[in-house]
Amino acid sequence: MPTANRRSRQKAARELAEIFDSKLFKALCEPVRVEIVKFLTAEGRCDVRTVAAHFPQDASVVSRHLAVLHQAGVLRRQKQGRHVFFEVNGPEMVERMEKILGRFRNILPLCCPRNER
Amino acid sequence: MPTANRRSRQKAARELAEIFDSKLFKALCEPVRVEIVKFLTAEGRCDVRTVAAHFPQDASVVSRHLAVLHQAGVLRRQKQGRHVFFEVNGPEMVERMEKILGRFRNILPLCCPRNER
DNA sequence: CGCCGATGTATGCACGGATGCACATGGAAG
DNA sequence: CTTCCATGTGCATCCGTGCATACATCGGCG
Repeated sequence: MPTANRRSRQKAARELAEIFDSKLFKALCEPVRVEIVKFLTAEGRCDVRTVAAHFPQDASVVSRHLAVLHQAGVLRRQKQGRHVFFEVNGPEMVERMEKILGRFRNILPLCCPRNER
Repeated sequence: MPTANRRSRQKAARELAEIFDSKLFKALCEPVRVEIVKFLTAEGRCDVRTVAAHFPQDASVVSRHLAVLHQAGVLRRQKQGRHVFFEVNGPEMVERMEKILGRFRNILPLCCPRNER
């Protein structure tokens, strides 16, 4: 019984390892970047300059943050002429969150079956 | 129609703001900490020394990482005598992920309704 | 066609914060 | 009291942010 439990747990750990990309969390660990995501959620597709206008940081700094968020798959990037538009990559985020959530649901009965809350 | 869209978007953004705690991501943005979570997932409840034995870092460093993860709600902490045990806080993680995922599901049709994937 | 202004990004630099190490401290068991 | 476990502390180091500036690219206009 405990060996079976251990087996399942290690399986869950392997599955978790595939998903637990620290790049996503690295992108979202900076408060400014989280604020940018919130802003893009509220305003929709936005120009870089439009985003930068709502933050105290320099435009170059905002551009770097947007690039980080894009590389992490949080944002989508579209170039139109000399303007670059960003928007929240909803489907990508939902898909990844669903995967992570599924893994945690698997380890839920293993790590603390007697949990109170 | 676009105003209604905008209204819903801003509502989603407000709801997202309640959940998008950067403290959680700050805890998970460090690769070492992610590895610790994976290890605890695979091994289950563990002593601090047991965890530290599987990582090149000093025990004091691992202890600090465990404390950060605990303060972020990722781990549960139990003191037994002179030993301190940690385990993954599955229910808490599932609950928070579900909330975040729900928010992103709400903004999904708003940010990119014409999305391909 | 060619210059100019605007937009976005790259680069050099300084500062702050976090990590990692070594050692010291606190506490509990024997 | 001694031993072992966990954590606190001081220090060196590294990474990332933010600022300022320079560069690249695209549009517009004479």
